[in-house]
This record gives sequence, C-alpha cells and structure tokens, in this order.
Amino acid sequence: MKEKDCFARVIIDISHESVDRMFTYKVPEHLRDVISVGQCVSVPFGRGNTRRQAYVTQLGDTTDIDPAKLKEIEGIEEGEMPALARSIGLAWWMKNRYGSTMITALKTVLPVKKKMKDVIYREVSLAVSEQEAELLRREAFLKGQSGKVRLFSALSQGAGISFSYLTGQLAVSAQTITSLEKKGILKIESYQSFRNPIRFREKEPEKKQLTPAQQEIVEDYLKRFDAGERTPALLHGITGSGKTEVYMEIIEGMLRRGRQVIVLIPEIALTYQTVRRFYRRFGDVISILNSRLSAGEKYDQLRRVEQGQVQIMIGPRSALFTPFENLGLILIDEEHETSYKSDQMPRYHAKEVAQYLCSVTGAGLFLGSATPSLDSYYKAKNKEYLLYTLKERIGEAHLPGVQIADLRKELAEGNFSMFSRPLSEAMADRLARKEQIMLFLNRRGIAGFVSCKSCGEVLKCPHCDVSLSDHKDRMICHYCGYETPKVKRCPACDSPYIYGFKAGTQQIEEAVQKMFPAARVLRMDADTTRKKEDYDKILAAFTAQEADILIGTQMIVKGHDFPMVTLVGILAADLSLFASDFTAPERTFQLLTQAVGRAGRAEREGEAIIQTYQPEHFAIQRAAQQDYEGFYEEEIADREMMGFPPVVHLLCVLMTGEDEEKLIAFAGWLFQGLAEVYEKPQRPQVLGPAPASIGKIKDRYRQVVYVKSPDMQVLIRAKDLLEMKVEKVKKAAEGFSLLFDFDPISGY
DNA sequence: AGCACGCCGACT
DNA sequence: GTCGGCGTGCTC
Repeated sequence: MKEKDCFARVIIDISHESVDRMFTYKVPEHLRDVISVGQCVSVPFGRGNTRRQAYVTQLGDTTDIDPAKLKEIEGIEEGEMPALARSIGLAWWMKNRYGSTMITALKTVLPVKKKMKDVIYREVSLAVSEQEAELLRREAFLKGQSGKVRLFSALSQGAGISFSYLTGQLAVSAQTITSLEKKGILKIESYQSFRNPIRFREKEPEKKQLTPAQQEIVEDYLKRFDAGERTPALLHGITGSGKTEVYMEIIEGMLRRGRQVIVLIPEIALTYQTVRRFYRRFGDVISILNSRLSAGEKYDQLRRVEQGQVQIMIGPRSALFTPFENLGLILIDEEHETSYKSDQMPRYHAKEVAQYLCSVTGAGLFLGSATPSLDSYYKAKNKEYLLYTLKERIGEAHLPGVQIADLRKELAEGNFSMFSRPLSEAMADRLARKEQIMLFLNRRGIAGFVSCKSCGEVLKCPHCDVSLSDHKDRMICHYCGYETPKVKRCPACDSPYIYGFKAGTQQIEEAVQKMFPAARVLRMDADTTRKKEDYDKILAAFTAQEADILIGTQMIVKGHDFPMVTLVGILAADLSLFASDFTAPERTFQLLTQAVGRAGRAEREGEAIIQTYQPEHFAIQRAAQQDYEGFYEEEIADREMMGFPPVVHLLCVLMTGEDEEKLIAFAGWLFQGLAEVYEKPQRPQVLGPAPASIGKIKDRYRQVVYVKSPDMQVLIRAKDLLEMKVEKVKKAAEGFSLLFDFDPISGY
C-alpha cells in the first residue's frame, strides 16, 4: 500500500509582491524524515523550472490544489539551520504588522543563512608508552628524520598537543602524523570547536551588593514573574544609579528558573567594557551577536544556542531572533534609543517585536533607561507598564552641577571662539588638576552645507532636493552619493564668498590644541573609528588616562564609566532642536541628560557646561536640572495638544515616482475615500498628500500622507486597505513605490 | 524576479 | 522567408 502523501507549503526566495505567497510542493519519500518547518529547501520554480531556494512554512498530508500540478522538492539545503516554527509565525506577524513581503520578513527573522565550515580542533597524543616513544625518537634521530624527532620530543611530556601547532609551529608534516596514527603510535581526537567572539582570561564572578532600592526592584519583579504576571516593566534609573546591577540580578533569577534571556543594547554600546562586565558575572553562558562578527562566528553562536551552551544572548535589535527554547526574559537597555527601530523593511520596532515574542513564549519584558522614551513613560503612567525608579546614584557619586552658557551673550561680549568663557576656564582648571574632560558635539540634524554669504544661495543636489555637504575639496549628496568639485563662485550671484559651514570634531580638536597646546586629546567620530577595534581602543586609552580630553559625537555619551572625568562640555546643545520633526525636544533632552551624566561617576564631584543659543528652551533647562519628570510633563502636554505619538499613533505612507504630476494624481486616488471606510467614531485623520520634506531623491519625487488615530489597529487596517487597493490595479500602480512607517522616528 | 511565449521589423 | 526586439503574464 502507498504511504500517505506529504506536502510542504513554502515561500520562494524572491522578494517581489507577485510571488510573495505560499506555493505547495510534494515532499519526496526520501526527504520525509529530514524535512521540517523552517528548513531551507531547493525547488524547481516557474516555467523554466529554475532552481530556487524556498523556506518551508507548513507541512501536511492534504492539499486543495490538484496534485498533478505539483512539483517535487528537489532537496534540503545542507547546513541550513532549521528555524524554530515560532520564527515563521513571527515573520507572518511582522509582515502583517509592518507591511513587508513574507520573504524579507523571514530573512530578518531567520538565523544566519550560510553554513560556514566547521572549525575542527584536533588534538594529537601518544598511543604508546613514553618509553616506546623515546625509542622511536632515537630511531628517527638516527635516520635523520628531524620532523619526527620534534614530534616525539613535543609529545614526550605526556600531554596532548594541537594538530595545528604541530604542523604549524613545529613544521611536522601532516602526512607524518597521519601515518603514525595508522600504525597505532599516535592518537588523534577531533572536537568541533566554535569560533568564540568572546575571549577573556578572568572569570572571577563579579557580584556587587545591591542597594535596598535595587534589591526591592529585583524582588518585586521576580515575585510578579513567578505569580504569572507579564506586564512589561520599565526601569527609570538616573545615570549612575546602577541599572546594570538590577539587570544582572534579574537575569540571574531567570537562569535559576531554567529560562534563557535576550539582552538588547544599542550596537554602539556593545563594547569590550560591557561584554566583559557580563562575562565576569555569567561566564561562558553568555554570547554576543553583532554586525562586527564574521559570518562564521555568527553561525557558531547560533549552534551554541541550539546545543544549549548559551543562556544569555547580548546584542542589538537583531539579537531578538535568537532561537531559544525556553525564553524567560527580554531585557532592553537604553530603551529610548532610536536604533531599536529598523530602518529597513520591515521597519519594525524592537520593543513591539519583543512584546509579541513575549506573548507567544510566556517571557517577560523589561525595559530600562535613564531617559525613557515618551512612549514608554506614557504607557507606564497609563498602567500598561510597571514603573520602577532609581533616584539615587550609587556609592559616593553625586549628580554633576550643571551650568548653562549663553552663546548669544558670549558673542555680544566679543567671544568668537567655540568655547564660552565658563567652559574654557573650567577646562584650564581640570587640566591643571590632572582630571579628565569630555567634549561632546551634538551633530544630530546638521550636515555642513555650502552657502553663499552674499546672497544666501544654498547649493543643492541636482537629483535630490537636499543641500550638498561640505567635504574637503568636494561636495557630496548624502542621499544619492552625487559628488562635484567645490565651486569657487556662487552660481547665482557670482560672489566669491561661498563656503561650507564648519562645525566638526576636527575643528574642535584644532581649537583645543591651539588653546591648550600641552593637553593630550583623543577624538572619536566616524573618521577615527573606521576599523572595528578602533572604538574599543580609544575608550581603553581614555580609561587608562592616556589622554586628558576626549572629543566626540553621540558615540561617547553611551553608558561608559570614566571615573576621572569631572567635566563634560556640551558644544552646540541646541543643534538637534533644529531638526524638523516633533521628536526634536525629546532627542535633545535625552542626549543632554546622558551627556551630563558622564561627569562625576565616582567620588570626585562632576560638572557639566551646556553651551547653547537657546538657554530658555525647556528641553535644555530640564536637562540641566536633570529633571525627567518635569520634561515629560511639558513635552507630553505638547504632544497631546498637537496630536502626536504617543498620544495618538501615526502611519506615514511615502510614495515615490518619476513623474511628479502622475505621482500626485496617484496619491490622491489612493487615499480617496480611505477615511470613509471606517465608522465615524473610529475614523482616522488623513493628512496630505504633500511633498515630503525631501521632495526628491535620486530623481524620484516623494509624496507623503500621514494617517492619524489613537488606535494602532485602525492604522494597521488602513495599511491593509491601501495594499489591497494597489494590488487590485497592479498595472496602473507600476512605477510608483509605497512605503509604510508606523510611528516614524524621523521626518520624510 | 526571471523566464517563456508571442507578435512585429531588418537581415542572410 | 527567418532572427530577434522586448511587451505581457505566470509561476505550486
């Protein structure tokens, strides 16, 4: 009798809407035992039956399609790691939630694709007694076989020696070793070894005594966890209040309960210092995942996870997709960071994906920040999240005193330098006292544009509607890469007074050197951190006090402890306020608070000086007072009044096309009647279409529409409706592209 | 996406 | 008369 039929539903690895659906294939007899959901397979596809890769999303013994039409799966892709079935569910959820194709959602969710060659560690040891080996050594010596002599001498200590050491350092030929093995004189043992990105010597467990406040949080959270409560928790702890200690204690609690933990941190904060701290506490059960790992290292980390060797995975948002069997907790540090939102399709937010994952795995979600995002704090206030607070710095450390330096006044009084007098005086003082200084340049939202000082003309990219930025002797467009030599005269009025607006870390470095020629200066920015180790090197050098002053952009404010830093100077604090989106005050406040918090992390008193042209702005005032609560109240009132997230939700739809008029017509048609689909009480507000703030990129015009509603579900449905509408008129929509972004964090 | 099928112009 | 242009349509 014939065996039961077996069918697989697969997603083909082609990122195109028209093939972004399930296809059914027959599973041949010989693959039935090895195939599994999440497995990557190869299938014949299309008229030409070209071989394509595909992912199995379902297996079953029935199908509603005529079996005669079905083709057979050709084979399993060797070495591909089958994903947990829940990853497929997660991909579906992401596809529907954020509007991407299934295959791109799958690819972000699935573990590293390519199998890398295993690294095999082989150890050679004697299979005979040491006396016999000694005889063999002498025999080899007499025969002039120097390789064997070195081999036996090395092995005479009795211990095993690695194969690669013998063939490498000792230059013994591999042949010699294998033939001796065949004769039964040597024995070779192979182990699979994993490329481990973490190499530390020390292993003494680091465990600090918690303060009563910290202890209380840990106990409360774990008690609630054991009682089955899964409300996400938000820990608001001021800079230096010891949030990491709380994290570690809770993580330890999870490990004791036999559950695994994912720790998300912003990529930029994933440094040697952070990892070492975790390693000291937890040892080999931690692993890291980041973009700097080689493909082989990544692959091996996931193998270690599979084999249960890893209990804690630390990494940026992509670490969410670690396929743990018994996930207990997802912890998101620096929860307010914008890097938790993906800037590629699908544009997911790690917090939302984490919440979904927690709901399917029964894990808990724990967020922490010194400056929580308005969104999280709003949820905490509305009892959607549990709120924990740490108000005191630990130990002897105190919050730094903060001074605001009014740059307008400085200018009026004839100070044209980059440094206000309070700042330069404080710098001189610290240098004399051999304490360290950090200078932070807020560069968010500016790119040194080139403008004419006579007529005000700003040079723009001919393909994109943005200003060109100044780069030595050339000007480049950051959106399309267009490059052109710098002009000598203004193309509009022929004035020679046309040049770039400069305010970079390099200029600051030069100014510092000029003012304090003896000071040792380190600079950290995109230029000085080209190579992957540069970042750690600079931080290590500064920690070791090999420099007096560290100059940098946002990179330097992310959670590093420098006990000898007693002065933080913030240059151009208000630059980020010029950004045109509604999150500008929030970003500015966060950046300033974090920067100020870098000072006085140990016993020594710290001081911070904020230089600004807008000293009265509430974001700057509140940051200077380190008053989160006050900032929150003011900002949330603004958001409420203006109707911005988190009070309402926004769906941004960006449409692009080559012909401006046709694009506008298309956009108008697409949104025609959208609001009316909904019943009155739910009806969303539709704003636009309007030209995007950058009206053209790479010769494609851009139009945006914002859909606003307090209910996220309304917006998700709007996205679905729009997708369906486009789908129906396929042909007419060709040439236009559509992008959805929920609660965007940057303007379009 | 990528490939086949199909219906119109300049070539041995 | 055929070779090949790429428009159109489908893929288990």
